[in-house]
Amino acid sequence: MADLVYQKIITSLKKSIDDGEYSDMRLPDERSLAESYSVSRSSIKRALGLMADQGIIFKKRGSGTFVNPLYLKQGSSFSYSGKNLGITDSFNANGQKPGVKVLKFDVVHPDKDLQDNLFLKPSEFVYSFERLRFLDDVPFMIETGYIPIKLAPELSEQIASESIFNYVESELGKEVNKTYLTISAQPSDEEGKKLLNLSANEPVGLMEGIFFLDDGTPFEFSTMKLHYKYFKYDSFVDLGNK
Amino acid sequence: MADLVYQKIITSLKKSIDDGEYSDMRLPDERSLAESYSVSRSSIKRALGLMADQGIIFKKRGSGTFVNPLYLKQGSSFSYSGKNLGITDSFNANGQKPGVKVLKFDVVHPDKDLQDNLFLKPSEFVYSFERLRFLDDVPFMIETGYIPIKLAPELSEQIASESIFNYVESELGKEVNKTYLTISAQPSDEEGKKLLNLSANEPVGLMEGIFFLDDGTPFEFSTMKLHYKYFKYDSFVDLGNK
DNA sequence: TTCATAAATTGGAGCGGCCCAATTTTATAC
DNA sequence: GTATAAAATTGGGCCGCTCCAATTTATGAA
Repeated sequence: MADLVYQKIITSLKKSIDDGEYSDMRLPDERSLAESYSVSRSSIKRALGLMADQGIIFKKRGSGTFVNPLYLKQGSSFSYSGKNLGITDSFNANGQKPGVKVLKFDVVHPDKDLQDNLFLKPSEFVYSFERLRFLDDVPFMIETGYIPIKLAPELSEQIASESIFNYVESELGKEVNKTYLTISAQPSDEEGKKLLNLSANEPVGLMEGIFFLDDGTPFEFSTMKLHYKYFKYDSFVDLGNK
Repeated sequence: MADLVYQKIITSLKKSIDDGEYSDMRLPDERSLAESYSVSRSSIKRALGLMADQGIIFKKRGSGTFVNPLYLKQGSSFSYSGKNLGITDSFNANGQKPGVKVLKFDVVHPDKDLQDNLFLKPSEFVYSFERLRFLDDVPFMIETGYIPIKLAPELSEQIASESIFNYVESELGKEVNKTYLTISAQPSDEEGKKLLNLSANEPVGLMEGIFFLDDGTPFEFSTMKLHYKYFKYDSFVDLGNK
């Protein structure tokens, strides 16, 4: 992917771990690694630091660096920590065919909440749309999105039926790659029962998120209601002080 | 809390942001900051990097560093990104009084799943316990936990009625500060209806987690069923390549 | 052998420098 | 004026070094 030193080291170390080279669960010390890779200790530290953030390894001062045993036991869903987003690409991996149906596509004024979240004046307009998403033709998610028209003037129902983020990236040269997510759950409402084929006692998972452009501009406010069986979010959390 | 340079810089910068010193949403460049704080640019980079990870600021190469506008708008729950854990302390902040009732406390053999997750042999024993947690005397969470006896030989129902992690830290000198969480939702089962006063259509939020000691040893496998109204998880996600 | 102490190991923090890439600003030419 | 090119700005990556703190290992006295 990249020719960055620390990236290559991460890739290499992962491979070594997968290959079972560190059967005692212990990695060489940073100074040795620096020498054997012929890079500075700083780069090793960066690589190991990122891997620790991802939960692949544990570092302990004075003691050493260790492989997270669960990283080996595959099936423990280690591949997508913090990544189950409502984005087309995120769902491809499973080999299922994604589909989108646009239920609504309008232009409206933002209400107070939306003004706050997207930093808009009451007079500004936003696109308001609702999409139903499928996996292998089974509906699993209702998505309600709001995007300021000034940020994507040419947005259309046609684009919404494909991938908005891809459009933004390829046509507008902007990138959406950060999001602030709030995750919760609710009993299914009428819409959920109807569109997601839920019965009364079956809930929906809620992912409310604000998506940002790379310069920090809030780009979209999105509420995703997921069929509870498709609702799963993984994350590795460091409770450390830092 | 700490006398670390980058920590103090973070604290200081946060204060400056809160005080509205950067009304144009733009922070000084790294080199200037380094000079005005009389520290190296490396330390500034570290501080800004961490703040970016937390979603407080956005960095853009060639352009500058900007405040996340949502960080200002308080109420947008920015204080606890990635932290709504089932730990005593996490719930204190809201000013509500936490309570615990131990429903079960046994020693059993781990089943296959548990053996995998905690890396145990079938012959080894684990503590098995179930706790009901309260906030202001209202039950909101059912917690089912498993801890290998070899990791906490002296564990008791008494300890479980208080804080297990505090005990581990103060008495065993170990620290539990990392966890791998899987978040999902389910219709409420009989237990949930009874203990959490849920009606048939009201769901529970599920947080399944493996808690680790600082050296990477899996310490506890825990399943937390939360009353859906108390179920909320916030996180700031960077979809970047990295 | 046991146990306290000293030494070596190992990751953490910080410095200050170098060059580069993306972006913005300024200068220049038409 | 406007478009183009050059220069300055700004964050990214990497190096290599110093010192420190936590831990482990080796040492040596009782």
